[in-house]
Amino acid sequence: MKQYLETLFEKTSHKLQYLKGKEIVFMVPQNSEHGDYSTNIAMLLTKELKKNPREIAQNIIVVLEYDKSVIEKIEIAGPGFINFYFTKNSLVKIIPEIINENTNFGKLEKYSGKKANVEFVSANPTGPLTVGHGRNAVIGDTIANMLEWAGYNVDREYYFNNAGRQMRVLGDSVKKRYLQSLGEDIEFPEDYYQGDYIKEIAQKLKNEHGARIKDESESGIFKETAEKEIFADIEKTLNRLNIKMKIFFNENSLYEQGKIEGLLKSFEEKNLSYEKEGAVWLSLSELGQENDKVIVKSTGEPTYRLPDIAYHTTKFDRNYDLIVDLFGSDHAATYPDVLAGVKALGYDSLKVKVLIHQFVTIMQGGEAVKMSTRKANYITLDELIDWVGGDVVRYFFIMRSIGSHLNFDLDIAKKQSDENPVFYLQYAHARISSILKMTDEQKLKSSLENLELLQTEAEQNLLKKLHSFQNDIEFAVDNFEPHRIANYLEELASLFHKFYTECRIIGSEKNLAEARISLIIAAQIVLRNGLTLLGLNAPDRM
RNA sequence: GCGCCAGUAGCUCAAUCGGAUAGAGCAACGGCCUUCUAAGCCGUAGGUUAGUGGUUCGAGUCCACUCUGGCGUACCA
Repeated sequence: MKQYLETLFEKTSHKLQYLKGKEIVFMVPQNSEHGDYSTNIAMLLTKELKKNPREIAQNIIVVLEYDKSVIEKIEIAGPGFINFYFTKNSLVKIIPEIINENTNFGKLEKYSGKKANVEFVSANPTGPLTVGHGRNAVIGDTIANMLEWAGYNVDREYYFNNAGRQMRVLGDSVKKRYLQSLGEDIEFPEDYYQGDYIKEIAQKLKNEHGARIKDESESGIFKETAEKEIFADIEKTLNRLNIKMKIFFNENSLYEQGKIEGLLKSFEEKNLSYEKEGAVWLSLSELGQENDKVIVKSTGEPTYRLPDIAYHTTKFDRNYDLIVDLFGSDHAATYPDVLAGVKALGYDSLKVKVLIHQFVTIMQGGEAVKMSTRKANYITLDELIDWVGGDVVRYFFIMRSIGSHLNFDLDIAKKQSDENPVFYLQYAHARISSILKMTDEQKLKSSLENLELLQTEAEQNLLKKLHSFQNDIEFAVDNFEPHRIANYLEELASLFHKFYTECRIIGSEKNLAEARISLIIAAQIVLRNGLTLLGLNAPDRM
């Protein structure tokens, strides 16, 4: 429908000079009495043309040469909206289109041939993933799905650091637990990793090696084993949510390949760095940032900025057309420095899309649970999946816009998982499967012969929603807003459920019944495609 | 102090880069199952969009200030 309007206006633009090259926005009005689509173009032109908007609207609609079998009527309303009403018979043409394209229906080609990198999760392997990482993981994977849907070839990437102080403490935490398990009476520092998983790793080492390794360095077998075990668990957890990373990028490789030194040299050559008080500073104030920042400490150790910039240069060197970074609001302050850095090196920083999501607050017993990995005071993502299931977890994390704070009430999630909105969507899908099974037993088939019989309001509303699938997805993709797909699916499911209560299939006249079967097949395809995009199952029975 | 993000119904949140009468779910109340899944449908009630000004045909949306909350503001990541 929208496409029809766009080409209609394009064909008309030569008649009205002022329409040339204008981007005309068509939207679905909130109130259905205002038509199926509406545009505000006349009001936007008032300044340029110095005429009143209703007059401009009138001038536009008289030159539109539209097909009367497609558009029922065009009206001017309110301050100057142009409202379009489609004929009932034109709406049904979406059904054969959906059935033909099936799992490809709604896909976009606008980015085909392009490569994208989506970096997400990127938690260092110091402990199990928490619910906070869960939101990042689910949003990142869903955005990757959406980009693929729009034509991109997407690499999912996980960046981590296994050097650093954090990891030394991790290794030493394991070693101390190991020594304790051998019966040694040693103190376990308060600021060490307190979680039980540390004890488990220590126990495993004891079972394999007995007391043989008690003189090994904490950064040797202890750290290595911990990293390996923890990473295996992280991958397992992600797999439970259907998330599979393509690339695990180790920060250490940047040192090994000389990228860090090379970068330091580049900054020096470009006169963008200088030494002061024994440290190396990056002249960010000359790059549009507020203050210069240290990139190499006086101890000789780089700060995170340097490897972060080096890391991003590798993304550019790997020729991605789009680079997506996703992290929580606690990291929001770091990316402007990184972007300024890569820009100064001559890279096109506009290719980088930084997405910041707000935190998850876990509510339990009416109180926010404070979480800290080190203190082992947290709820793991695995526990959450155990309690409510992977689909609910995924849906919960994408149903809200990423900019809003997410309150996850554990008591409700556990107790009322039946009432979670994700079941509402899946139920609609399962219901259709069930109907199709019944109609099959009744020897009723789907038919495209008499689609014009689909005239009731419930049927027409469902058809209109099916029409807007592709546009809504495109909007969600271009704005990196996964929650819009969830909203769309809730509305689609609602319209289907309404159709279900008002329109019978079995028992209706044969031609009508068979047209309705085509309609619900189309609705099911769209539901399934949307659920797939969100990484959710589309069950045939519940 | 400064910066970023937010503040919408009792609760959790939507609202198509400024559009027409601000919408859902949960919770509350009242209806609908001898016919395709009641994990559903229909109805009632619930709002000065934190506040005050401003910009214009038109503001929840943009600007300024105030209040409240989250996150930052390191030679931690």
